[in-house]
Amino acid sequence: MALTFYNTASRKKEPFSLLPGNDTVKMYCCGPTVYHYAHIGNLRTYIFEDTLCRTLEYYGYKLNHIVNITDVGHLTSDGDTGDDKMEKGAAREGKSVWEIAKYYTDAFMKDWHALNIEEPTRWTKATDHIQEQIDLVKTLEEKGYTYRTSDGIYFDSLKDKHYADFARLDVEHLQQGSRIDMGEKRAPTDFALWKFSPKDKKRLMEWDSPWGVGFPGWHIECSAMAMKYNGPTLDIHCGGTDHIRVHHTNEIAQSECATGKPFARFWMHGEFLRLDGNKMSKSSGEFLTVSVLMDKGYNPMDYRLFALTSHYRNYLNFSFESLDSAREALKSLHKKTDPLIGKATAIESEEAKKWQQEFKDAIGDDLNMPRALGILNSVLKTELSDGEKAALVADFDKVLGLKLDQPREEYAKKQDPNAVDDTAEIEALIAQRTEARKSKNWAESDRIRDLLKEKGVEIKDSKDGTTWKRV
RNA sequence: GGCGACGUACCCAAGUUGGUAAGGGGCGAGUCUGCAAAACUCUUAUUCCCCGGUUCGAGUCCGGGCGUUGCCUCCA
Repeated sequence: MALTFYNTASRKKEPFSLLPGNDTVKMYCCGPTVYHYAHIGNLRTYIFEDTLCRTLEYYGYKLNHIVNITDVGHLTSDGDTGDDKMEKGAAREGKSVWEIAKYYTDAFMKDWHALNIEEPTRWTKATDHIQEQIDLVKTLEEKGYTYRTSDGIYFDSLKDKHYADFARLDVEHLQQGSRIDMGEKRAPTDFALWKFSPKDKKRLMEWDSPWGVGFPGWHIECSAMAMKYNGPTLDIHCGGTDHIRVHHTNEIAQSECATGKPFARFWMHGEFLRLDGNKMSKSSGEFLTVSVLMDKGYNPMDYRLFALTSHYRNYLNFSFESLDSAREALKSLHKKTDPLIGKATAIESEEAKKWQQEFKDAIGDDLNMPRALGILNSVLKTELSDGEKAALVADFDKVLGLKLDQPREEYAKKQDPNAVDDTAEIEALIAQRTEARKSKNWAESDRIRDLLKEKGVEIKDSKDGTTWKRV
């Protein structure tokens, strides 16, 4: 079966292939604005993009995968009003915007790696590409797609005949919308390309430009960076579903008007994670982060598996009950895969090849990870040799990224620097209990077992004696 | 007001061009055990929100309801 992706542009699944003469998939994924921690909903989208990258690699493609870091302040609302998110973050924490950007970028990278998301080919920071953004605005200005107001340079969306196509906007009805602050804009769909710094105060982040001191509009960075590293036409552009309406529509408009070429062939969008049936959002205050989950005793791979249990285009409701379910599932997966580590042989039998093909079909069918997980479970139940099973697990995990190549204990160990080594004490207690059991003193035996349980030690009696582990 | 998504067992969730309901968790049962725990085995939807229609046949297609929810403001 051919590799197939759902393309937001056509609203259909389409077979994926590269344009003739190309050997690398040109990808761009919208990254975070580093003014706060990323929550697990944000991370769900990056896990989706990671499965996309891994699937493309599984199918033999090379990638030029760009992820941006938005470290320049965007306004909290369109038009003249609203605060700058970066400056707001800085004020909140009494730091400079640059410190804020650095701090939250580091935090983001930490989560990214904890979730075993593959490193992109290149991270690009918006503030490292101010000139490219200015150049792009200049091109648009030369081609007559811009106009000036008292607070900035705007894109004239009515000049772009195709503006409404991508998101299938009904521009006339859009104008009835109540939440649009027009300011001096000519049309509700117009957007800022360059904003001027306020005359009465100095911004922490501002740059010189042909139009005056200011800062770039909030869509231009993606177009500028995507095209700098991938050329005018991308193969795949991704992001969260919320970007379809405004951000990606505007990216397409400014990019295509500047180059006259299609901006991206495939557009893929991840659906939101919900919390109690509602959107998880930074602005509403409370939100869950990877560190919060880890503090509660979960492993990042528990969350990754949880994210993989549903399709990226469906919303997924987060609950601790579901996360527990994923944690249990991962545990029992490891029970089966840990003994297979290091035993991989070649995949030779017809049956093993058939399973491998089924897996490939599942991930190639618009990244159907739930189905792929089902196939992994089925393989582990088959009568295949350990060697072939081990090979298939390793092969599948290249895409699933669940670290099935490492035994669970190895990464599940709690890193507690204050932990006291009480192994000797525990073993002494177990020896006592063994004596009690020999003399059939069950009351004493059970008492010691309860005592150990309080210490977080679980014991297991078998024919060959008693074994224990920390839980 | 405009444009969308979703509704499958106790929970999560897949279901390819319509052909007779994957998988995971949980529950329950059994084996084992002094009892536990762990492990292993088995079990868990005559049915897919409701009502019509097309069809030999529909969770899958069409029409109409109901419910939940997202975007249209920075947002993954």
